Amino acid sequence: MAQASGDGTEPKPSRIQQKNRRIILEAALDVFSQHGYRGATLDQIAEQAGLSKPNILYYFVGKEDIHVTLLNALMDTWLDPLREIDPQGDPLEEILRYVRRKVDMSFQFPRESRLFANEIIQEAPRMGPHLESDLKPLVDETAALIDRWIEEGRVAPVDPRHLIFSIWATTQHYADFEAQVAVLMEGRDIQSGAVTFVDTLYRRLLTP
Amino acid sequence: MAQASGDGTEPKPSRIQQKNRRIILEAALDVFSQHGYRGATLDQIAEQAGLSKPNILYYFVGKEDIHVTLLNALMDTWLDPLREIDPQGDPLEEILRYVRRKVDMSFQFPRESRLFANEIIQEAPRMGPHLESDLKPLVDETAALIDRWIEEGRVAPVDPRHLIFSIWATTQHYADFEAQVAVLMEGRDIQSGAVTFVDTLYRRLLTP
DNA sequence: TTCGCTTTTTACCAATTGGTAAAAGCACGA
DNA sequence: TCGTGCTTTTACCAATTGGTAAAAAGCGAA
Repeated sequence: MAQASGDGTEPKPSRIQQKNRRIILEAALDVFSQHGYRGATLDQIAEQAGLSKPNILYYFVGKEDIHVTLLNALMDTWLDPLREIDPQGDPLEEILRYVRRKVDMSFQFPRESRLFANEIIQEAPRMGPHLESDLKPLVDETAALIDRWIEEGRVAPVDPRHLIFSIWATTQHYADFEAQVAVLMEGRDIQSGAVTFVDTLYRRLLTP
Repeated sequence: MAQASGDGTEPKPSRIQQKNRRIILEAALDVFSQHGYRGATLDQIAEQAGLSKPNILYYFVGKEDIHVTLLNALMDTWLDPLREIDPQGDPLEEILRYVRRKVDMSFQFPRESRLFANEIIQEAPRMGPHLESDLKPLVDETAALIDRWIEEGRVAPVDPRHLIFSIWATTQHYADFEAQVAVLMEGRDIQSGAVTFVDTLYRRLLTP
């Protein structure tokens, strides 16, 4: 691996390093999202990446390192839509825009959704700190904003935290439970129906 | 194991067999629901059950046998609330009662919910047939019923299948993502808020 | 008490798993 | 061209995994 510099600054990774780390993370996302942490093996990741197992351990310290790297990198992307709710905007439009972005992400990044789902179902052993430090403040803030909107009579009264849970649940369901949804929707166009449905759902819930 | 009788009828299992199979399934539910199929080990199940590993394999053919037995036994329980929707009843009340039962089940049987969630996230490799043969007909039937109610103007128009998905998603979220919900709701009473929220959600959505 | 069956334990295996040591290959500036 | 450091491969491990064989221990009816 690139030589340690001893002063805390990582030396710029070479082009090969950048490329191979990307390839490995991409393969690992496939495997972890499908089997969960314990169900995934380095051999599977190696095969998916087209590299040898020791070669993978040349770029990452170990299995856990790969998983944590993925989780960290995805956390931000995953929370971005929540950050972009504009306190100055029209409440109903802002929330519906958030819902819309979340449902779009479910169809565009199902593996990422499943990676988180696997981790959280299994009690989030490698993500607990993240939830506390990144997610919780953001949710608290958003809940407070929604409460203000409710007080101002611009949104129908609901518990804002349960509202957020339900938005996550309904939208990510299409990614996490895709196998089930596919069976039950055989043939039908899933995505456009989903977009329409969640829009209706939250419009009717929140219109004052 | 109990002797084979050769005529297809299983000889009545002894009291010890009944008890130990129950103990093993209970332990396996704990372990499988927390780690998923591949992440669970027979050693963990054995320890949780307070039996030796070979002893467990005396009662079940193998790891997969335990898992399948659990899945089969739970499928019915899980689908019961859907079966109990009364086509003769008041549409809104029937659906809200279903929602209520589902959210109650999430808090009462979180392990069962997670067992299914794990299985389906991982592409339902051991449950595909069940989805087709048990779940799909039931969902088709219920969707048709809701469509009739909509045509009669007794329920506001929505896609019935997406409605069902959203009910599953919002209610099971409290079991499957408990680790996350707990962090974000620290201190607050989760269950009563959840019951109130989902009732409001579907009442506003479906009131004509 | 003894016999015959059920149940449990002990002692193993072969395959898989995450991980390592060290040699070999490679690229590229001096 | 040669050396030096980055990258990859080969050849291994020790631990864990699902599973088995067979002996030992229980136990209930005669």
